[in-house]
Amino acid sequence: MSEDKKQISIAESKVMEALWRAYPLSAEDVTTDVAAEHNWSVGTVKSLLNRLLSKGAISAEKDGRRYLYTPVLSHDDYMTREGQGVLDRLFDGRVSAMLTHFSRHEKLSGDDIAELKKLIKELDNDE
Amino acid sequence: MSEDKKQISIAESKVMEALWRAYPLSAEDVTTDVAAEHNWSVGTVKSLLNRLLSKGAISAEKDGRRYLYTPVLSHDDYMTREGQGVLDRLFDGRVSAMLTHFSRHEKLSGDDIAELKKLIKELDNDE
DNA sequence: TTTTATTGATTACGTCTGTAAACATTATGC
DNA sequence: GCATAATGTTTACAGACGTAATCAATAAAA
Repeated sequence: MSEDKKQISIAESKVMEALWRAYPLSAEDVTTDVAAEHNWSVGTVKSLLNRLLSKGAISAEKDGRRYLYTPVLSHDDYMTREGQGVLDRLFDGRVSAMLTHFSRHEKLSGDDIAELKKLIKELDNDE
Repeated sequence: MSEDKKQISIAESKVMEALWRAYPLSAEDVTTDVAAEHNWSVGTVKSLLNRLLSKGAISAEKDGRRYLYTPVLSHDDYMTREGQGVLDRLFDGRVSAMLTHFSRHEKLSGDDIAELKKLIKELDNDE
């Protein structure tokens, strides 16, 4: 991914997800993969792939007469970027502020809390 | 806010922030408020206000010949919606998954962790 | 009363996005 | 060899978005 870090749109991210699941993939493979959630034509998928290529988020390698596409932007980097984006925008960049917000609005389930406790314990053990 | 819950764009959310800080405000007040971060013309702000009106995110009350604008969409609701949106999209809807991701990528500061511990303790006390 | 300033309403325009068709090229099947 | 299918490339279009100018109406100033 180049330094300019162009934004990936929602539809484009769905194509990225297909590639993150298993790569490299052809345009047809991607179309089939996302069909579970999006009834897109191959034309649509090709458009999205070409936009992602322009943005440097994926690379393409010729395979016979078709291309096989590979993610350049990693799933982890994308999650970090998007997650940090909303934290910066809405929660002073702090995940704890987001957690506080959700806990005050009863958005945390018992499972969530149990997992959080476990995670905090792990973080403690790491120190 | 009506049931359809139209999306608020980034620029529109900046206008919302001005209104959340202190309402009701006129178009000129908003322009002045956001000037710290955005050197927008009054025209731009009016456009954004009218879009927000169309989306039902704000309401307007006549004050002489101008309007004073008031948020309908609350800051808390917006934060919940946006936060949950990215959680749903990227983290299976779980804040703990997001936290796990950030902790694995060394994105949690010592302060973050201390706050999280405090929060978990508070959650424990709530039960 | 006329002119100017203020304010809302409307229009404008380039870029991005979602979706996909149209076109061009090449490989495959008959 | 010709027709068809596969695949890439390009074009298309409506709506959203960022930004702001233009137009219309009204109040205030001269």
